[in-house]
Amino acid sequence: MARELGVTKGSFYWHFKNRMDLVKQSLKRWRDSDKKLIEEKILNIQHPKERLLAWFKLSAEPIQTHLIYSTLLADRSHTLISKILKEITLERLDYLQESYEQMGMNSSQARSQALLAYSVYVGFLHMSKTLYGSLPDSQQAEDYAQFVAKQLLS
Amino acid sequence: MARELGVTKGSFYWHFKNRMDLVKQSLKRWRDSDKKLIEEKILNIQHPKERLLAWFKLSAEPIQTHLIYSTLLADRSHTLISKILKEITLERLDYLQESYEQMGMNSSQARSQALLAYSVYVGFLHMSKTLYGSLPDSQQAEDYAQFVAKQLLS
DNA sequence: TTTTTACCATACGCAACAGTATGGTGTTAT
DNA sequence: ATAACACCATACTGTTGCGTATGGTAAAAA
Repeated sequence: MARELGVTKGSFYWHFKNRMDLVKQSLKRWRDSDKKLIEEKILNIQHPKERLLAWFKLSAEPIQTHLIYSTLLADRSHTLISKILKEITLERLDYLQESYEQMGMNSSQARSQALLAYSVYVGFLHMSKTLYGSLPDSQQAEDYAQFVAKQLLS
Repeated sequence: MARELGVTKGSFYWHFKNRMDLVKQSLKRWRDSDKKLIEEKILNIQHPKERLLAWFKLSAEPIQTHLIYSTLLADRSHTLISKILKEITLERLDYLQESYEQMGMNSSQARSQALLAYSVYVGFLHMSKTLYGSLPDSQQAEDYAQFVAKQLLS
């Protein structure tokens, strides 16, 4: 790792107790700056609807904190896996889009709708793992699906 | 790895050429069975709206293919990281929920709405990485945010 | 000016791991 | 019966990675 970063081990171990120490410090650094960003840009917006809108916008901005977060979420550094994931994702986006088009949407709107729908899917999968035990169980899953469908099928 | 699986290396290397060979075979196996599932349960539904509804439902079912997929997506096996991710996620769900409540929703509906919104966020981050280059760039990000907002702010 | 401090480089030890070599055992084919 | 085959176990090798020990250099402090 030191080699990859272009430093020597002597230098590295002077600055950090060990590998885990680096991880911890980095995580803390990221958490703090992210928290600050949210507080400044989101939480002090009074009107809730506008606050949510700001949050949506911030979510889509390509800023560092999101990159770090997604790197943490998906640490699949492996070439083969990421290649396959890309294929599959595109494949599925396609048939989702097609479905939306068949419902009467135009091509680009259907694409966005598909992207949204698939994001919900991926995000939900993720949170199922992240929040293991704190999410709706299989009985409530049906309800959640209904809820999502109502939102995304207009 | 062999030790963890309760087999010996001799046995392992008789069945698989090497480590990568196991990965490839496993991925292929999963891909094929997943494709078959989609074809059987989704693609042969004629009415598009019902097809989408079925897809939403399937997405929320706790079946093996989703587990495997999400494991691939997020291979963050590390205890510390997963703990922090859980904290953060719950934290954010809380303030999202609060916002929705302030918009007049009742507690449980606001929770679902927050979950949905956050899923979109997580999913979108993920796909930004997965589909690197094939997603709306920063200029279109604004439009996408608008689109999402329209859907999720009813 | 000597000594302490901050920081970097090299060498070493050790454990884990991917992969190989080789030999064993039980079953099926000839 | 014996030869071939399918399958499993153990021992060994080469490499990589984390961490330590130790010595060096330049600047600041005494």
